Amino acid sequence: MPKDTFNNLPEEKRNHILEIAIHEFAANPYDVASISNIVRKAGIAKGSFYQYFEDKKDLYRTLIEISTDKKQALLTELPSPSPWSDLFNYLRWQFLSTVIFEIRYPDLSQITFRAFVEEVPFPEMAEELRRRGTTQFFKQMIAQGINFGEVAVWVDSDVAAFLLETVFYQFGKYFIKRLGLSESSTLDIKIFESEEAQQLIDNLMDIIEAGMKRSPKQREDYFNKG
Amino acid sequence: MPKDTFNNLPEEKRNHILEIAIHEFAANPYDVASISNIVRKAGIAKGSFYQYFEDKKDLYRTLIEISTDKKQALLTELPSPSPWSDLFNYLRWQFLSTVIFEIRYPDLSQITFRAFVEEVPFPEMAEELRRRGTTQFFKQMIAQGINFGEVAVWVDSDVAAFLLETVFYQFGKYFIKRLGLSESSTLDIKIFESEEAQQLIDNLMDIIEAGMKRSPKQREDYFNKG
Amino acid sequence: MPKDTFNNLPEEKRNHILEIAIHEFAANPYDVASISNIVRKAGIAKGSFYQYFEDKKDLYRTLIEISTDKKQALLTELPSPSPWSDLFNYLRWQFLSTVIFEIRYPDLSQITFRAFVEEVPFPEMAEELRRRGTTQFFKQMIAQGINFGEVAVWVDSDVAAFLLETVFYQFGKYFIKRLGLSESSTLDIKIFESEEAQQLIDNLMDIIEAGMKRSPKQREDYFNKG
Amino acid sequence: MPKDTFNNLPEEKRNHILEIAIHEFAANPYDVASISNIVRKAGIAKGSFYQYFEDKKDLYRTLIEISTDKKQALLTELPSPSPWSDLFNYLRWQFLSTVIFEIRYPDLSQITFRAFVEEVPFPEMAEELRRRGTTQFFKQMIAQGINFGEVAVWVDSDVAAFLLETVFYQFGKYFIKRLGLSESSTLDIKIFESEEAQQLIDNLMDIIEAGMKRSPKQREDYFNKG
DNA sequence: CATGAATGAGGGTTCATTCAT
DNA sequence: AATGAATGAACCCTCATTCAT
Repeated sequence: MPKDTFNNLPEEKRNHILEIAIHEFAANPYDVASISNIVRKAGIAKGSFYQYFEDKKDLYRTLIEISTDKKQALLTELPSPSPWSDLFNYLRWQFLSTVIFEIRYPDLSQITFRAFVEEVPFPEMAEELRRRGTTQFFKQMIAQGINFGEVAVWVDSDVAAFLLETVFYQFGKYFIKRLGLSESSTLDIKIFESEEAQQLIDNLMDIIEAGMKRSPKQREDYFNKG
Repeated sequence: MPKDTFNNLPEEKRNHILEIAIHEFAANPYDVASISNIVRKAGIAKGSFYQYFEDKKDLYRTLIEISTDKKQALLTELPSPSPWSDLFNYLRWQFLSTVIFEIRYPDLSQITFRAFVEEVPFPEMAEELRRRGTTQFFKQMIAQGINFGEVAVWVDSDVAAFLLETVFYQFGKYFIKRLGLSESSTLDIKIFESEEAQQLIDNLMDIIEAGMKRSPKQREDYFNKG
Repeated sequence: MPKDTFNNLPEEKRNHILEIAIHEFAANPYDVASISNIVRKAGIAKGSFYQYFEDKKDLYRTLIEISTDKKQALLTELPSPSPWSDLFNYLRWQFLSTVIFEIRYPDLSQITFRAFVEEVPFPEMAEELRRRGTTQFFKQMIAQGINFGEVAVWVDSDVAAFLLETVFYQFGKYFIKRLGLSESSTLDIKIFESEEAQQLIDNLMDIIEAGMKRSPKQREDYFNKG
Repeated sequence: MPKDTFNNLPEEKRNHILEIAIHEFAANPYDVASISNIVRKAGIAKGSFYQYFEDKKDLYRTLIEISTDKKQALLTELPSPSPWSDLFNYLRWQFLSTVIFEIRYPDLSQITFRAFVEEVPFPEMAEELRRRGTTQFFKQMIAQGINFGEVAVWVDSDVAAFLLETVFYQFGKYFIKRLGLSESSTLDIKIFESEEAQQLIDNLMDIIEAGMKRSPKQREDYFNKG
């Protein structure tokens, strides 16, 4: 919730400030990210900053929101399969968009990642993040997948959601490192046309799918294990 | 490599200082962790700290080493299945020990986790960590599993290792939260006698095993997918 | 190159801070001069200092520049004989101005002196000082003096320049002590109206002049020495 | 005045400590020279140091004394012309020994130099140094030289002594730099056999001699100047 | 609405010195 | 006589935030 002063700014200036702030908070943990750095690089007065934002925390909250919004926008932009028709297809799609998000907005992605793994110094925000985050959504999908017979009945939906979320948050960075992409890569989505990229994503998704899918063999294994 | 001064300290005092330091570095990223805080809580003079350690980095290195050592000690303490006889059994055991480590030493676990996901300000140490870390080990095991027919041939060993490592590092925290264990839990290993705990671990491992295991059905799926 | 913040300060405050800083750096070698002392005496916050200057080195550089500038201003203020008409007259004048500088700005003089004899912790600045310093200038003048027949041909211009510079840098302090002048002497240039002061300067300059001047006797001595 | 404890030390150990201390105080101004450094390099306990010396000041005083003593020893070691037979010959000799001292004991020389130009934080010691130093001695010699007709009558003996002392203290460093000698030069006195070295010293001394010597020409100049 | 000077607490680190062993 | 742990003040520097203009 930046102040009105900030929202009334010319869009260009507003974005300039935000970009620099995003870069700073991506590069450093919350406490280390420096307002002084941001205003210096943005070329605005220290005092101005505090007329735009309540305080450091306010800025941070704004960045998290931006990240969430951009992610949402990306999701609606990409052609989406119905989550209800084919669960694993849908997960594959979710997965793909996470990677695209990472490539398109590496800094925002990093900020969200930090919020996920570090304890941001505001417990209430971490909680909020998790609520609005993917965890609950994943859990519901898995649960429904079980009901619809797509997912093996023995799968604990909470455990599966944890696994999905955890891997999702880290895969972007792994993907980039594995493919040797520079961070400032402007190839964007074209990357996914390469065979190697496709195989990478498919491979991970295949493992996950095989791990959860309901199949006679798995059912048999499960009930015989004892 | 703390100075001799530190090693010559009475064990009680040494441990007292280390515990407080461990807690500080578990609670904060490296740059935020405060030597001033540590000496204040430990009740020692600022100057004394620098008789014990070269500098902040030296202390940090020491904590990482302690963590590595304790983890190693735990591994040798637990009855270990051969990694070569049954891969998934072995992974299950590795997994279990990670969780036990998390419960027994939550702060050390958190420090290692930070070293894994945050950019530690010392590239050379991150490298060392990764070398001594589990990534390479996992990859080799998966590769061998493929050769021995335990793991599906289509699995990319690097992707699988990424998945394993990522989940391993996060599962401890999830486990504790899921079971509602306070951090200072002294129950220790007895926790695992509870049915709920066992099911939690088994469930995750079952997913992973099902996801990678070689099976006629999976092979068929794979080659038909195209 | 202090920051704008400093240059925008009211002149009085700016000068107040500079005076205190000058006194501190005159009284102590660079490493011993204390920013904490300066801000305490100047009555400003520690943080304010770093709004004015980049760091300790920046302040020091500023002081050196002030000294150079004031020296230059003094030189242009005093009626100057041509260096090319009568070398020794010119040296006498240079000499006189050094002493006046020492009396008018004893602290600045001391700072320059320190930069000259102590190892300033910044090699690049020492180099710069020496380039802009008097050494090269003296050497050239002596060399020309030899060509023009004013200076004895056997004089090594480098040695002579060394002698001149060395004595120049130290004479101010000697002068003050010899005449028993308090440092805060406000008499300024009137001092030089006293017979004693005049004689002091003349005496030293006479020795130097006699030592270097070309004369039949000296030439004879020189060539007979063998 | 080190404590007895120090004097009872095996000579080798004593010298080892002193050498390291001398190096430290040569490399740094008094306040910057670090006891911690010294004991670390000397391999002795911090506490031991304070059983050898009263405090930092005590050590420093000792070093100054050592320097004075070594200088004295060198003077008696070198074949000395009588100061009373030929003043300028004698000065030349004094001068030569200063340079030799600088080359043989560059660190001690540097310490004395620091005591001479920096304000050592103990005014009483600086005073003592000056009393035991060469100033008074030079002045007396010049005065006698005037009486004996060697030195021009118009020369102010105090001014001349100042000039001599100032140049003496700085010439060593200039000499070394001019001849491009490394500081660790082991050539020692052989250096002076080189023509260049001889010429350097002679040139400076010739200037000084010509500047002060009584001669008909100079007298004439002097009395005609008015 | 923008500015940027002012603040003081806190950061990591080094120091000379003391004192119990 | 030797040791080396303990001390706390001091060092330079950065920080988020306030407020008068």
